This record gives sequence, structure tokens and C-alpha cells, in this order.
Amino acid sequence: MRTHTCGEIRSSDIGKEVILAGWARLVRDHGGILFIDLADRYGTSQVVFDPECYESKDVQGRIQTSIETVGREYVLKVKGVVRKRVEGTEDARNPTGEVEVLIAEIEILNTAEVPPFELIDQKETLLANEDVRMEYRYLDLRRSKMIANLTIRNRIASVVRGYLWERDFLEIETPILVRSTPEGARDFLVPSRHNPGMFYALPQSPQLYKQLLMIGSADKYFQLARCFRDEDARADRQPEFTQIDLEMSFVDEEDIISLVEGMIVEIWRSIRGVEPKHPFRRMSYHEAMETYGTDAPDLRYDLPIIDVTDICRDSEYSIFQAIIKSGGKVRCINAKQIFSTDPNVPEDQGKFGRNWIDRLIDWTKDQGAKGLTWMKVIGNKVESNIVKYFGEKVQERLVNAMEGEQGDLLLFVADSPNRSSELAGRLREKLAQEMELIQPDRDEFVWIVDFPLFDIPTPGSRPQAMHHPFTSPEEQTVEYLGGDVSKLRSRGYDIVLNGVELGGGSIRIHRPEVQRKVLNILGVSEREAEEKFGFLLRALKYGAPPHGGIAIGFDRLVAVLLGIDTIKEVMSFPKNKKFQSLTDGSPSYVDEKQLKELQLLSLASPEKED
RNA sequence: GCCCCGGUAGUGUAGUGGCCUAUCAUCCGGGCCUGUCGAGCCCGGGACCCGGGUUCAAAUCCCGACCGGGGCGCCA
Repeated sequence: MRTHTCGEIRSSDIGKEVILAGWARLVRDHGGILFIDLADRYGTSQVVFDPECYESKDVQGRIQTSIETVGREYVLKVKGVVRKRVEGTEDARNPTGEVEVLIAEIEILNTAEVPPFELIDQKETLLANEDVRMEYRYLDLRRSKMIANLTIRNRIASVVRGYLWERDFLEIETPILVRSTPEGARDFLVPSRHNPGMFYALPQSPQLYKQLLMIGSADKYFQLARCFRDEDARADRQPEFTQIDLEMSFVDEEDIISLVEGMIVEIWRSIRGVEPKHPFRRMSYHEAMETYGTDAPDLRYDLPIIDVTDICRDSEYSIFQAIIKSGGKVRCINAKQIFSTDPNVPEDQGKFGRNWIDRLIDWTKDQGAKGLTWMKVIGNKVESNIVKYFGEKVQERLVNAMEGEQGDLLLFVADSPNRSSELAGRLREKLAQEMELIQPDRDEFVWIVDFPLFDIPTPGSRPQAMHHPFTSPEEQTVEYLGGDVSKLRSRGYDIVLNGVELGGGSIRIHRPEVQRKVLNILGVSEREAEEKFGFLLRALKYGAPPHGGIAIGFDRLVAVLLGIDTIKEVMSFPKNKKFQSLTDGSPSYVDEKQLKELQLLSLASPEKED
């Protein structure tokens, strides 16, 4: 039907007769001469109706008549000769901008209703809100940015596949209708018609299947796997999403880490054209939590969190005293050079004056902090409303510990050890935004390692798997399986980029007796273990090889690579906050007949009950 | 479950009690215009989410639905 796409024609095509097809994106009618930007996925070409260039009035009239009916987003087929644009009217921003096609024949392949919002890139300031865009997602996708996002997503997928295939990985599909297991997120359930009252779950990840594949000698498996989790959405969380899921046999942590690092470097090289610095940094979970207050630290800026509990113990500040006595910690961040050191500038002036501090205190309380204490550094002393409770020595020690200089602002959060760390971490992130410390063109990768095997929220409470129940404990700590389980460390690893957890994995348990013990510690009874995980425990008995792997959030990877903070922009048909698709109106009520077949009739839609 | 923000022409917005018969842009319709490319110019068209309340008076204040977004919890 066409000889070229709309993004293809160049100066080298001048003189050729071409046929283009696409959407009429922008019509510019000058009364005589008339231009149409014809657009498709590949680009935009200018086609021109130039009344002086036709042999007969007949031909000219015929073309003019059809062109006059063309509206926005009409689907056109245009035949004509490529010609050089008039000197000085080239469009350098467009790869096709040196040439245009003189319309010799035009056919309207389809008309179009006026679109409900603007599709032209330059009009993005009037871009419709997300709900309108989702209702007409097919139109939204026509915007060059959106189709470009999906194109890059495809290229990344292609790099991933190429990289892994080159290394002997097998892409293997695992079932979508799977067994519901009690761990982890809430499952989406699918009723079974043949087995009334029974349900499948949609997989939260192919975890157990890829382990079975290792036992089945697959050796190197991967899949761009669709995963489903029925937990509340966020900007970077959707009910269904895609993971680069992979698993290898006869490997240790270093094998997986170097494989994934190589893959990421190759993705960056082929999409961005630059290699990130590697090998990536490594950081223990402990250091991440202590210094950055999160297991996914953003290392594009510094702002370390420092534990000043011991110094504050010697103050008379009763708020700190009470928290320290009950086992809590005081953590401090130094906002470097935040206020003016000029004594002539009043303290309520400038962006970071008292008003700003007050708003920051409010924000911290909104985050669940009991409060926020601040001190300005003046010389080797500090200044604020509460310094009177801090003796001169204590002040000096604080300034030293925080490397305080004139113009610095010290911010203190006091709470339980975990809570104070988490709050300080959020404060650190907030400060970086407010102080504009984040360099957007920087990428800071880091592997977080040395996780505890279990999360024990408060001493004595039931341990929970930090990663998942199939993560192997570190050999040196295995002895604690029967004792102090808080001392167990895991063979897990997370890959973090700019404060975003891209993925995580581990070396798995391949010995059935270790798996049983871990399930036992998690409070899964022998009977329950047999019932829910029996198939895995049995499989482990039949010569399971040592194995491990990782899952990387594909949507997040694509988004972060494009510098976008919501994964909806890199998915074709995402769902909204309530998990509805405004595109197709799902979920929906279904016919009584369907419910009857599934023996779910009591759940019939309210509308149909009357 | 909870918190925050928002809902004004098709779209994006302005509008903190009377000056609103509601701003601007885009859009749509009509006209002019022979080198534009977010074309330009002129004329015209089109809206206060719903239900209560306060008030002499509500787009504006209050309460409650409903809808959308962000976050907390949750997400092994």
C-alpha cells in the first residue's frame, strides 16, 4: 500500500515517486498552498498541495476538493514526488525536514472524529489528565512520545533476550494459572469450572516454577514474565507488571551479580550510548539502613545520616532523654550550607528561613515523626530554640561529629532504632529535593548485600522472610537455624539505581531439610508445609542442584532509563489506582450464566439482584 | 483502612462571598491569507461534578457522595 513510512524520506529520495500513508496530524492552509503533516509511528512527513504545480485545473480541483474535507487524524494515503523544500524553509528539527511530497493523488482511507485532546508534541502543556488519556489510550499512544516509550521498551527487551540467548539461556514460559501459596502479596484468584469451589491464583512471580526448572536441568532459564499482585498501586506499582526473571544452576552470588551487571551495562550502552561505571558499588543492608535510612539508597547525593545517640545522652533535652532511655536513637543529618552566613541577612529571609524549617517540621510529622529538632551551626557552637539544654561540650561534640561549619543546619530525628532510621531516610530524600542536590544525568548503581535472613520487627515477634522463604542462609550462619535466628544472614542481593529498587534475588535453598527448617521458623507447620509447598519439598529431594537467580522489574527499568517516574508511561494499557482499566472498563460484572457455571452465583452483581 | 491534593467549555487553566451575563489558550464553526511547520489574522461557539447546608447573595464557605492523582499502611 505504501512505499515508505512517514519517518523515512530524505534528500536522497528527491525525484522519487512515493506513496505514504498515515494520520493528518496538522493541516496548515495558507489559502493557496496547503501543508499537511502526515504522521505514523516512524515520524512525520510534510505533504504539500501547491496549486501552481498541477498540469491541469482538473487535477488541481479534484485534489483540492478532497483535501478541503480532511480533518485532524484523518487517515490518508498520498502519492507524489519527493522534492526539496524551498530554500530557507527546511525544518532542522525533523529528520524528514529537508524534503516534502507534492501531492499527486490523495485518498482518504478513513475519516476521524475530532480527538478529545491534543496529540501534537509541542502542545504538551495542554495534555489531558491521565483519566482522559486512558479512556482514549489508543489516541494517547499515537503521541510520538508514547509510541517512542513502547519502542524503547521493545529495544530493551531485545537487548535482554540477545544478551541471555548468547549465554545459553532458555526462554521458558511458566503457567499463568498457578497454585495459591500463603506467602507474600495477596493473590488474584481464578475460579475453576471443573473443580467447583477451587481456585487458581495468578502468579506473583514464577519463583517456584523456575526452581523446578533448575531441578529439571534447564540450567539457565529466563523469561519476561508477567506477574500479578493484588496490593495497592503506586506510581511505580501496578497490579500486573513484567519482570526479567532468570535463574541459573551451579552458581554463587558472584555469578548472578556479574551476569546482571553485564546485562545492565549492555542495556545502557545500546540505549543511552554510554556505559555506567562498573563494577557497581556494593553496600551491606546494615550500612544502607544506618547511613541512608533505606534499603534502596539514592547515592546521587551525599547527606549521610549519623547516629548521635551517645552525644545526645549527655544533653538535658528531655525529649531525647526519654527516647534514648526507652532504647531509641537520635539520628542527625547535616544540611550543608543551607542558610546565609551573612550576619546582615535576617534569619527569616531566603528560601531556607524559619518558615521553611516550620514547614519541614510539619512535613516530618506528617510522615509519622514525633517531631524534628534543628540547630544552626555558628562557629563551633549551635543555635536554636533548644540549645540551652545542650552544654557547651555537647554542642562542640555534635558539631565535630557532624562536621558542622558556619551555614550548616543540623536536623535531628529521634525515635525507635528502626523508626528513626526510616524517618531520617525520608528526611534525607526530602532535603535532597528541596536543596536540589540531585543531578538528573547521574546514574548510581549499588548492590545491597548481607541481608538478614529474617525480619524480626520487634524482639520476640514471629520472624518473616526478608526476601522470600526460599532464600538460602549464608553457610557460616547456618548453625543458627536451630538457635538465634536473628543472626542468620541471607544469600540475597538487591540491585538499586538512584533510590529505585530495580530487582532482587538470591541463591536458593536446594536442600529439603534446610527448606523445612526455614518454613518451620516462619511458623508454617509440617502439615501446612506439606500441603502448600509439598511439591517443592519433594522436588528438592530428587537431586536439586545448587541454584539462584534474580528478578528485575522490567517496567521500572524502562521508566528509570527514560527518566520517567511513573511506570504507566511505559506500559500499553495500565490500570488506575482502583485497578480499573479506563480503556476497556474492566473489571466488570458478568452474566449470571457465567457465575452459575463457576458456582459463584451468590456473588451476582447488585444490579441483577432486583 | 488512613492522609494529602484536585474536579470550571472537547482539552489545559484563571477565578478565596457581590465587580462572573466566568479569564486565557487550545479546540470547534465561518471568513481572509501562496512557504508554513504549536502557521498567522478576523468573527463566532462552547463550562462552574452531584446532593444538602450557611448567607440578602455561593464557582468561591461548610458537610456528604462520586470521580481522578500522589502518599502511608500493604507490596515474601
